[in-house]
Amino acid sequence: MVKSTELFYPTLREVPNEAEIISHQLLLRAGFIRRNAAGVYTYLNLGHRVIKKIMQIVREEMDRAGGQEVLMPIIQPRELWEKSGRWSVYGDEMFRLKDRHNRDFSLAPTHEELITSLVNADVQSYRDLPLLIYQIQNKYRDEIRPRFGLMRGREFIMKDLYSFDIDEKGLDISYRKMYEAYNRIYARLDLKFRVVEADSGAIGGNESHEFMVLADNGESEIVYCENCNYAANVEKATCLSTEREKEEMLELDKLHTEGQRTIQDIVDNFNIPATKQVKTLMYLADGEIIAVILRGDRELNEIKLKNLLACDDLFMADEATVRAECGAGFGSLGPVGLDVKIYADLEVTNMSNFTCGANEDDYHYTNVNLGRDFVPEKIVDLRNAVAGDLCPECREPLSLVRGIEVGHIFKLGTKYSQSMEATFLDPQGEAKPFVMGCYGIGVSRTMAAAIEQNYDENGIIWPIPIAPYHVIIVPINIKNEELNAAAISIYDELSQAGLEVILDDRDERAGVKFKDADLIGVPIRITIGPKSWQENKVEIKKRWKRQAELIERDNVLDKVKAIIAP
RNA sequence: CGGGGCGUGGCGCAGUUUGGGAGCGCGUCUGAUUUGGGAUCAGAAGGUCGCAGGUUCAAAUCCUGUCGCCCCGACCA
Repeated sequence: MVKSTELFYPTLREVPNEAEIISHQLLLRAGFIRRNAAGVYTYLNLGHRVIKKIMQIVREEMDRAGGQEVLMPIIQPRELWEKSGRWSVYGDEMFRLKDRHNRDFSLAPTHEELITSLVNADVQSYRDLPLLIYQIQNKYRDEIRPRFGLMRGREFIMKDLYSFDIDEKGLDISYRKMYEAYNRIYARLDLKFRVVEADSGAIGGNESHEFMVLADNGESEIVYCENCNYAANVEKATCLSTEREKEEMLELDKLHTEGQRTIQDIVDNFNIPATKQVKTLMYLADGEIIAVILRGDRELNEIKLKNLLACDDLFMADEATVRAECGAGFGSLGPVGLDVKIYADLEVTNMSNFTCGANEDDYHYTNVNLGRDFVPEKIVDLRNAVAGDLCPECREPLSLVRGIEVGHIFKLGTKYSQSMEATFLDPQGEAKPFVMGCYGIGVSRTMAAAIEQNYDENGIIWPIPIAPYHVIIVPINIKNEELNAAAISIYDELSQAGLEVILDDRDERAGVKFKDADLIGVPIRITIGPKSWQENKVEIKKRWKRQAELIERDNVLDKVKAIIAP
């Protein structure tokens, strides 16, 4: 297929200082990508080959699920975005430009607007539905902070499919099709992944799943149940706390706690475990100050809080504001006698005789009890799930893993069709808004995620379905005519059999070739060395194994085929 | 945007505190000897020290401005 001396893949021995995470470092070192600006990259040949393979699998599965591929423009006129109201909503995250007539355009961060107007213009009847339309294309988002190489670029490749149905029932079917197609895609990519329930966030809608490639240094945390199939982003996971027996209520008491500011201080100096304490956080929700209380060792989930309050702005209150409102600083806040709305995490109802701040500097209350000593405005699930929480489906303990979000599917409902007045005529001749879904896959991110999941100290270990090449042939000494001829004959044989092969014909020492082969992560390496060749044997090594094995020259093709397509 | 760090040959860095020779390792080129896990020796090329102003006899080094990059936070494929 290709000879090393003819292939442009500039490998680096050292880690470029721009790269922090593994996938970014290895993509740069192995010569797959080069940076052009923050979050904007060139894919060199090897990188592009991987991208194309991922795209192909995605494309096949989208087609199989009934999707039709199209290609929409990147440059879109302002009017389109005014219609949905997102010209202003999208804010600085949208790249904007003007043409020579001073007309406004955007570089599309997503394509709901365009697809909706397209379908609206040409679909008038329920008879034309459902429709599943997709594209694989660049997206542009002027991220506040692009980072981690391909993980969060400002220009990135995405597959986006949009479904149009006549009603919720139809949407359920389309959604299910995509859900299954996505499962097939990640299975075919040979990546370990998990599907999780997700918060549908700003895009809106009411049901949403994320597809997470599992990786130890992934950005997202996922809780899942070994017993049933429940899995969810910690942001979304419903927390069931272990039931505890209520103790008999003791008399409320005040404790002098000079200089004690944190939960840990109270643990260390008063021997009260964090699980017997309640912490109080003050927030400004659209300007109104509110209090949130949680068990001492828990983390507040701001998304749950924001969803509960249905507010636009939510910030932690600064200490001056808190002091003015409550008469005490951060270290001494508590719900007792507090004159603002209190939102209590569900778990607090399980607690008795706990300790919390007394809203007076240097004092805490002990033996506090909810109901007797204070009454919250609401008691709801507000904290982040943790390992060991009970599964909301089957009540077994949950486990925690990290993952990278590579796919996200949403039920949009009529959010965009209503704002953009996109309708069809139903059988009764009545105009109805399309019921929509949208389904994204980060193609370039998937490439990075595959590396985060599959690498070792020597470099990338590509899963076979997306490896840039299947085999690399390494003749130990290129000046040895016999070895060279053997290498070329194997190279020709494998190439003609349709395998993707690199022949490392560089005049380099064996060590250099091995290092590069490992770095770029080709799944199979065939080494032709002088000793074994005398016995008409070559060495075959799988990238993910330590040991190589010697095989007969004549068995090479069969052996390689067996590994590539078992 | 807030906080932190960094810009010196292709890559990784030292030099900046205390102003005065632009250096080191890797890579690249030439030749020789090597050839199963990033060889050795000899020689060579390559940098207006991010950019612009200023201070000074003299600036990589001090001052001002500006651009770019990376990390932590809000965002998300």
